[in-house]
Amino acid sequence: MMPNTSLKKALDHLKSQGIRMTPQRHAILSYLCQTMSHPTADEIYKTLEKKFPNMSVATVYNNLRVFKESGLIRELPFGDDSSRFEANVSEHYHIICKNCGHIEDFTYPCITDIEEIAAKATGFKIDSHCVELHGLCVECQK
Amino acid sequence: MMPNTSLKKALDHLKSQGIRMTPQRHAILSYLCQTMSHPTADEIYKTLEKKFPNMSVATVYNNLRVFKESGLIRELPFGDDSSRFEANVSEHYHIICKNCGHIEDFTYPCITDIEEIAAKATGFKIDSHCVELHGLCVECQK
DNA sequence: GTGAGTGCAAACCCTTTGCAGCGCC
DNA sequence: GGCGCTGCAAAGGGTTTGCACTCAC
Repeated sequence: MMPNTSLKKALDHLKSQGIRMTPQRHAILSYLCQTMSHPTADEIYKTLEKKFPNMSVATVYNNLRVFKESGLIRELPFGDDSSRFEANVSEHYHIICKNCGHIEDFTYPCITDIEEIAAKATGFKIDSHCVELHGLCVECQK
Repeated sequence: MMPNTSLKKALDHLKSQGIRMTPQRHAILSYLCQTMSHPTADEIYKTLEKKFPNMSVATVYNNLRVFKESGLIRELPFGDDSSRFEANVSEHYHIICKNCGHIEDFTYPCITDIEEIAAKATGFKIDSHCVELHGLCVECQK
């Protein structure tokens, strides 16, 4: 979830990069900024279809790529069948329910030291890391 | 990479579960146990095609699923186009080169406390976690 | 002998691409 | 008005499935 100011910031960011604003683009970005979930491209498409009956999936995919390349959104690297996206690009981790697929954000004191240690051990030049936790969500434990 | 004893152990494990051993199955498992890489299903298929000219990709996929359900191998959850597999099921993390895709294993003092903290924060019942580091491998830094 | 495993091909799903027409700047 | 974006449909790549035949037990 992001405050509404984030949408404005995102719009300005795109404008400054010379990327045109279209109704579809605005809708996708707006949806991503206000949702707490981590939708797939298809979920975004199905949600916005009501407002834009003629919108195509290709448009959703194209714009998700544009936003990702602009650094406005992040593609989640889970081994799911389809990719998921989120507008929250701040440092945080994810917990995934292995039963229902529900994903929650989770902040944790950043373990940046793992990057340094890994860099020394392997010679890699590391620029990011991510942590994924798997288990059962509250609902699915019942 | 796993010692050859692991292959024997894996074979015994399958036998004890009543899973039949076939030449194809043996080849796939053997290949996964001795390789240090993290091959995709297609890479396994292409490698074994020489020995089994009639083998089908479906057989590779079917058996990877069988092995995975038996807990003998692990499917890597990277956001790649295609899944990768490894026979090393012991606790370890992965470093991925964002340029060439090269993957290396990396052991780190287990951060199990993250599981406890996350469990408390979210109510999830957590049973595993994984860490992924992204950067440039030694070769690609040149 | 029997049922699990194989091979083949078709089907499926997700994602990308080519292209003509539309519309944002 | 120009060029970037859209929508449509077709293509592409990875993975799964249905089915008849084979072979491990």
